[in-house]
Amino acid sequence: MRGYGQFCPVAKAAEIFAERWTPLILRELLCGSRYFGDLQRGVPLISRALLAQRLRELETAGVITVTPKSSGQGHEYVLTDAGKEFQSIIEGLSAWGQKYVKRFLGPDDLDADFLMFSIRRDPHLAQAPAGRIVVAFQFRGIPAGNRSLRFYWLILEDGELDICYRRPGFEEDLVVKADLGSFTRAWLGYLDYRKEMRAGRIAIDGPAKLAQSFWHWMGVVDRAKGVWPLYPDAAKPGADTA
Amino acid sequence: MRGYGQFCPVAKAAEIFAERWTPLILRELLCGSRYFGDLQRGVPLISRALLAQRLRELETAGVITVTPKSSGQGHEYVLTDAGKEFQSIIEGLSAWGQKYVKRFLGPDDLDADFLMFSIRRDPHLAQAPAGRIVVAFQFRGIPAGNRSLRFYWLILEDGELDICYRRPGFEEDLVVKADLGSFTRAWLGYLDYRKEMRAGRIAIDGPAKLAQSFWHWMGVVDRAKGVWPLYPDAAKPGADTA
DNA sequence: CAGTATCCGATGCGATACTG
DNA sequence: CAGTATCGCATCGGATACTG
Repeated sequence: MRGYGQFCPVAKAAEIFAERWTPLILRELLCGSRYFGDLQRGVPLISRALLAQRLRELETAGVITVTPKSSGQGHEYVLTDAGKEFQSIIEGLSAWGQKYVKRFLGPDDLDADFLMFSIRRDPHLAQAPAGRIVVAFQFRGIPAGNRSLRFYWLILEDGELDICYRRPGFEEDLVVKADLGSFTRAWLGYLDYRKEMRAGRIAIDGPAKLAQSFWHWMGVVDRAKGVWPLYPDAAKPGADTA
Repeated sequence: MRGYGQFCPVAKAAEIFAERWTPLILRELLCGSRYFGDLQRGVPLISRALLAQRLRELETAGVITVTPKSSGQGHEYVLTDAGKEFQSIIEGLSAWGQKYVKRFLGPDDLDADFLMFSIRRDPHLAQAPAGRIVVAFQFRGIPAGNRSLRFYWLILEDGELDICYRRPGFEEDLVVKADLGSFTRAWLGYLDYRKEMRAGRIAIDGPAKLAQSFWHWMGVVDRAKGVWPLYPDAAKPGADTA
């Protein structure tokens, strides 16, 4: 039996919303992802086949529209009005999660790639100082890691944003070396970043002033206060990240 | 893999909330159900084993507390503060469903027992005229029905409420004869009850004045306007319905 | 890249029976 | 009544390979 066999609106909405992976797909769409590849980058552990199936189901349910991409092949997946109205529910889940799931964060939930993906689309980054800033990240403590260390470079330049997986041509302004679990939790606002730094689990090298402000334009200070603005629907699609 | 492997609060909350049946169980708990039997009456299609499993999971997740019932065996399942904070999310799903799922209501979603169960706990009934009112319901068009007709008696008496499955001792004040699908949709506010009555799919016998007010204290007039107050947490547990 | 088709293994979950 | 234990199958969903 697929559905719940109840006419109750909660049941009928749950048949659509509470399927496995669907809340995450909706989160991605609400963040502005519109293409298959973007969606999969935001929900990396879903299989392509299942993502395609869920997207079809969401189309059938009237939650998204699917139109062929003008540029060559592929489709564009866009929330309908009905789909957009899931935003408050996703926000509600986010708020609930932020408040109550700290203690359930396990090693399996850590993912350096996804962390950088999340950092990249955090609207707080817009508050970073003007000009070009290059932040190098070096994570250790990768669980089940093929490699024990992970490197990323975050490049901000006047509103432009990029994540690189190898050293870019530019000079590094900040170098963050951290345990992945500590940094993830600190970034989420679950741990006090000052305490983590004192304990040596997070270190930031670079100009003191920039290192200070880092935690602000990373959004950490806000999130630690319980302020989680929902992702703006202004997220740019398809800016390449390689 | 059980979880989603993401630290994102939406993902972690969805791991708890968006499991199969869980939104319905939470709806029941938010409506005031506290005992195993009540929960199963509100979610009739779930198996006992699975209901027990979900309740254990919700306890582990810190959403409910489970305490032995003082009266003999069995437990009492009560929402924690964390659990109560799902209320706005359930309300959100309800609102979304009420707005968008009309067209997805199929024969499998019709259930006369559950309809009467839902009617019984509708807070609107408190607005019924004082004194004793006995409403007989006779449903036809039962899908996949073992019997093609279904009878119920709703007895209101000064705030007391009961559903009976056989003719009570009291005289009937109103007799409702209706197609189950029509009445369900009308009760939900999805169809215009006047139109259904004109078409002969719903008939009400009894004093004109009472028959008129019927649709108001059944909550239909409100729901048709889009007003769906969430169930009060005042629902009385365990009042017998046999 | 953007999917689809096929295979097949894990498990979710319903049915039934059992217990205090 | 309020669950628990066991069984068995359907299907969910991951892996791999294929297509335009």
